Amino acid sequence: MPIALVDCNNFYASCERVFNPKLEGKPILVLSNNDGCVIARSNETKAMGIKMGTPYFEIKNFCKHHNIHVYSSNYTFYADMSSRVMQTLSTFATRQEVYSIDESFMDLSGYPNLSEHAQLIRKTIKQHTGIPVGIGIGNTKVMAKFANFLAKKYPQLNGVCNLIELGTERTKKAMQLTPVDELWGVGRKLSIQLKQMGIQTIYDLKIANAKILSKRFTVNLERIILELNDIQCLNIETNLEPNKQIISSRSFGKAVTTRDALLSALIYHCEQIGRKLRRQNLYARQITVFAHTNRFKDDYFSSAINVVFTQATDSFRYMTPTINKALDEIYKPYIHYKKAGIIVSDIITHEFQTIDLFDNINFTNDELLPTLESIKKKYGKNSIKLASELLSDDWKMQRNYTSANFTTDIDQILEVT
DNA sequence: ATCTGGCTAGGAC
DNA sequence: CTAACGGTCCTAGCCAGAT
Repeated sequence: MPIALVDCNNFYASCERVFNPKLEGKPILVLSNNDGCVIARSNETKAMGIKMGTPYFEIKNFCKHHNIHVYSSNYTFYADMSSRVMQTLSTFATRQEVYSIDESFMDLSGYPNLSEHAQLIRKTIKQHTGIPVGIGIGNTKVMAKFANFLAKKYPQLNGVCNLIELGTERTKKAMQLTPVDELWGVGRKLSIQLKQMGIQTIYDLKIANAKILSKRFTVNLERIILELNDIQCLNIETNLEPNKQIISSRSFGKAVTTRDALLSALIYHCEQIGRKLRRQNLYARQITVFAHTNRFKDDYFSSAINVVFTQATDSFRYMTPTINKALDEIYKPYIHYKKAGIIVSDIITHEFQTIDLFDNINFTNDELLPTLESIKKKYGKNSIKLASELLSDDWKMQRNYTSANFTTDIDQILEVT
């Protein structure tokens, strides 16, 4: 089965460029939340040697000096651009797996000329959304990923690498030239160990003994080896399973010491979690509340409390008292907290909800929630909040270089123009 | 002998 | 002036305890 992997080039940086043509040909850089580190770079920025994940403070001066255009991340905007790309993409294959915000696997069974088809996809996505994409084609997901890597690496391929058409000899050559760590599923730790065993390139891994490596490492590695040999182990997953865990957490703009600051941050995260649960019609039975100090310092300190609810819920009304109590246990004055958050797990879908025999409150049907949603819809996201969220805003993140929500907020576009 | 839950490491983007 | 380093999600594998 021919599989394509379509990947947006430098996605966040490209998004910024679409609505700001002055950035054409200029170096762009997008920062993580809190303006912490580099998470996207345009080609020009990559060429200047700036690495993915670099803490921004280390290169701030360099950026100023070299006129790099720096942006805080704007997920509202990127998510909307992503859905436009995925929407257009969906018309080009029988089946599509949206793998991440900027990638899709596509089942290209039945299309006669794959390379031509891929070029048409690139052209259409660019036309509809302004986003450039690269496409890799292979007989398995791992091979499609590898092909996509080659499509990016060799500009003469014009954005499309079709390994099915390339032939065994040239594919072998490409594998011999590519280090294992470039492979999907082989990260830092694993590649070090593989190299110690003499497996340096993707080709070395392809011809390695899958069974032995499976014993020594994991089945996942065995699957990768099989897929490199065109034996399909990983399917295209079209119907997405509900989340098993939902996290909302954030580093603070600066260290925080008061209970109020922690509480208001946690209440904010509680609301986020509630929204995410409701959007997917899910209910959670467990909640973990955590807070910790700066993890890059020697006196790193972290605490967490896990609570099991008697009934699964999606309502902040049942979660907030628990959070408050958990915070009583966690909180210590004079500690410099740098991050806090909430994790919910043990998640069930609507049809599996059970009502506690001895509890007469129905946790899964809080009628206040839809009312609040409609107020927010009518009067704006910030029109109504829990008071405890407003106890303090010391914890708000740094976000100094944000672009406008070009595609979702008309007022912001008017400001720009 | 087998199943279960809890926990950690490692990986992806 | 100095210090400054993301957020979410998943699975495999291991261990301990229960069946």
